[in-house]
Amino acid sequence: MIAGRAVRVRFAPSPTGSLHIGGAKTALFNWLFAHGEARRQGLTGTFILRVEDTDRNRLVPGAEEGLRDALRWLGLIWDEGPDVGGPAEPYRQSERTETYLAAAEDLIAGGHAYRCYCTRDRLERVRTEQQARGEAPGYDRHCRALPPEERAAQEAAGLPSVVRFATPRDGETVVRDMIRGPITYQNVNLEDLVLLKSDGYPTYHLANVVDDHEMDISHIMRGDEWIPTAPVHTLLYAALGWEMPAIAHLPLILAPGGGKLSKRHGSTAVEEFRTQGYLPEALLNYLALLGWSFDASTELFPPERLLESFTLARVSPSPATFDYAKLRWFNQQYINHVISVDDLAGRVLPFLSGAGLVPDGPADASHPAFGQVRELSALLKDRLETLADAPEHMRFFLVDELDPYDPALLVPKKVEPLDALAALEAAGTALAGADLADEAGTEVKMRALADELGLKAGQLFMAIRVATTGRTQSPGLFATLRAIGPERVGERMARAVDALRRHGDEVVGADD
RNA sequence: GCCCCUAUAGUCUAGCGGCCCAGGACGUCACCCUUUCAAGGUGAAGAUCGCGGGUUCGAAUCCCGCUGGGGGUACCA
Repeated sequence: MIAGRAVRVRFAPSPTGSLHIGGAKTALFNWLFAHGEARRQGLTGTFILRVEDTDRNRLVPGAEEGLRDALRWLGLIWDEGPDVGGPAEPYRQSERTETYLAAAEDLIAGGHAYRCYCTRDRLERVRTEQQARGEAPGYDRHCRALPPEERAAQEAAGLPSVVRFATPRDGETVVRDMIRGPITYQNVNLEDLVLLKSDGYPTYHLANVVDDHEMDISHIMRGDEWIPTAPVHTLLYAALGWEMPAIAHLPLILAPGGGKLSKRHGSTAVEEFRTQGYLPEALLNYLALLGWSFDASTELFPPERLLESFTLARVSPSPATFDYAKLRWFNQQYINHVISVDDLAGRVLPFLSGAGLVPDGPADASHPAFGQVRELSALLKDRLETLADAPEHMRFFLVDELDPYDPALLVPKKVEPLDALAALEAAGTALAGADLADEAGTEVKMRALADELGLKAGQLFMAIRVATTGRTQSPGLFATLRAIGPERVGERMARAVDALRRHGDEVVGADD
């Protein structure tokens, strides 16, 4: 499948913002190809991070750092890159400008490129005229055939210029995409793309070709949106006399309503998913299955399993719609069934401290509240879809005093407020004398009490649940009571009795 | 407009000529379990395999056209 040589792939984002979920997917597939598929075949598989910062206008300070943080959080660790270095340094394009310049000069010398002195105004004018005439917009190659003396005059005038690729005017170019097979282009339809901008920085077209060659990239795996420029890149390799890496265009992620995924639909940045309590494993798993499948039924692929299973051959060519609901399901699967309770507790801690429910501290077993949070994690893991759900679910265990009760909730359906009051008083007394650590024993006692009071067990349990948690939903009542602890259970039962005594009359007739 | 990619249920997908009047998953609905909420279990609804032509004894699977969706058309990547 893979040619028998070292596999070197790269993820090449530009530092113009945070890591987009689509970029994360591209990075993931590159990483899986190098660290998974290639290495499984006994080849060296190298995953390279290259920063494409050639657009000086769109540069965002700190973006590169953010990109790296996001990749690291996902566990997509690169072997070579701007921070770790490597045999092909530097890995930041802004630090490689001489290389591009040299390549551009080579191309000009070989007749494959030319300097273009057209102003933006002229380009603009040409475009509008073309459109008015119903022609395809594009550069009219005005400077391609400039007479030598005119060219010399432009040079002498010291006007700013760009370098354009002299695209062959006839013939056809075939791009052999590993996922979709050959794609044939008529060269007439191809443009004389700008290679070097007037500020001296290269465009993507030049930089990516030069760098992929210099960095000995074996396989280009990039987003689908690059397909239209692939023939020009192919021609560039030929003009430079270089062998082109194998190439694959990965399917794009679409928004639920169609089109590009944007803020309007929900989160799009990896960082947002992180703060919303998604696990990197779940995000990776979901992303992997957006365009790749292993067989007809396997869904759960933790990172190690992805590395064992991924093959480029099973990547689909068609774009896929992002489904937030399914991502949530994956996240829940990991929280509920995949990661350990200790692991979960560690991951939940930052969210709890963020909500002020536990002190700040290390997100591991050395945190002073770890023991308690671990216990709560075991109790609640089946109920968490995201880590960010934890504060809400764990709040009543961690806080000293509950918010004021809604007295109506303390009165079970079809029970008179006065009877409910009596029941709560009796339950409070019984619980005070019970060993809450003995969940089964407590349950036996409470069931007996319900009988005595002429209530269904569920009715009594709900009243106690509301009294001790302030909510109508909780884990199993007796595990909950145990986790709350005898002291707080006692206080809360007393407060509930008090609340019902003071407001009970307001509840009369309100429950049916 | 032009160039290109793509097309199985609302969504992600399996399928690479007969095993498919199409399998799995999310979502939806019902039931079971049950002290609530979850989790779990069982089941149901949901696809004339976008449409129309071919090829073939036989097509979701191969070919052509159309249509829908998407991308590109910058001195942005």
